[in-house]
Amino acid sequence: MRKPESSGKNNNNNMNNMSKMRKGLWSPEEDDKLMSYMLRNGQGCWSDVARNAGLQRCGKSCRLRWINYLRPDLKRGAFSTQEEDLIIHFHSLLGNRWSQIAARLPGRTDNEIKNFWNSTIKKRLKKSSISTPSPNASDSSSDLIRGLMYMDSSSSSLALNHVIDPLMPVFGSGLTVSSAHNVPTIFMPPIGMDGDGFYGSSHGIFGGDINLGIDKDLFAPPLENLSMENNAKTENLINRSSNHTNFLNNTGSVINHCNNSCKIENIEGFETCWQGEDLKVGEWDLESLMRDVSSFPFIDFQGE
DNA sequence: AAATGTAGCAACCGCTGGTCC
DNA sequence: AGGACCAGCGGTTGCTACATT
Repeated sequence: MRKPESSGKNNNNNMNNMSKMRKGLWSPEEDDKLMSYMLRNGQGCWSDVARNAGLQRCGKSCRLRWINYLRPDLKRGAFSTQEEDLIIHFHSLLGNRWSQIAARLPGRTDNEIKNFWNSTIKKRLKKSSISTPSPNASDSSSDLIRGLMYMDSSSSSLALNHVIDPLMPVFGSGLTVSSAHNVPTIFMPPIGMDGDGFYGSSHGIFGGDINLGIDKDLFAPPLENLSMENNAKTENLINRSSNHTNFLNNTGSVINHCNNSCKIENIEGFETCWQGEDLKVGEWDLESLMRDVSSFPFIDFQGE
């Protein structure tokens, strides 16, 4: 941990103030002050919180401490396997959007998830991708690529490859989210894969020209640039998932559709969406898609 | 027992985007 | 329009604890 002493930058008034700010580990007394202030007054402007609570910390530091450590609704302790599964799943969908992942894991913070990912899951996935050669060359290259894409989604552009099918991993019939403990043999099903293989030329987001050589730059548009060209049409699908029961039913049919032909053209406009050039992920109603994830039947957030 | 390596994690840093004036 | 301020985010750092040699 960082030393509590300040770093002593003081070039101007602001910096003079800054130089008085404590840094490093929080003492129990500081925690008490912040905690009782927050419980008494609630969250306001963080720099006010710092000042009014009598803390020689910057607002930013207070905010971080509160969010990552003091918040009463935080769930402490090790991640359950279900949480691991969820993290892996959501990471495959969202990339390194830790805050969004955290928002879907009650009681967990983005920092916690990020640390967990970087220290544990990433290594595990890396190991698994190395230790599980596939029986034939093409399979192994796909698996390897999948693995690399998976674990390397620290660059969110790669993670994006999974974003192209936000529904599949959890809801797909016969498809399971790989348990972190089973990853050596189970990768997330190749999302967007067609019957013939990896990101088929006809409807994958990669189109027909993707070069799967792993030492080449894999192309994937940045998440922000993904868009739903036919958003309105797609909303038709997504909106039907306004409650998660409907969501499950409807996504189930989507997935079944996918499994049969890996074409989703029956959902009007959907196929176009995969290939749209102007896709903006913000227009994906991921919130709707993931809302109420805590009520997924297989998830026991209390369990540990 | 001491030295060294490594994993886990708290906290900081720098950046971005939103809001207000 | 643009500058100041703030919240929030993701990446990174560096310390502690534990494992290994």
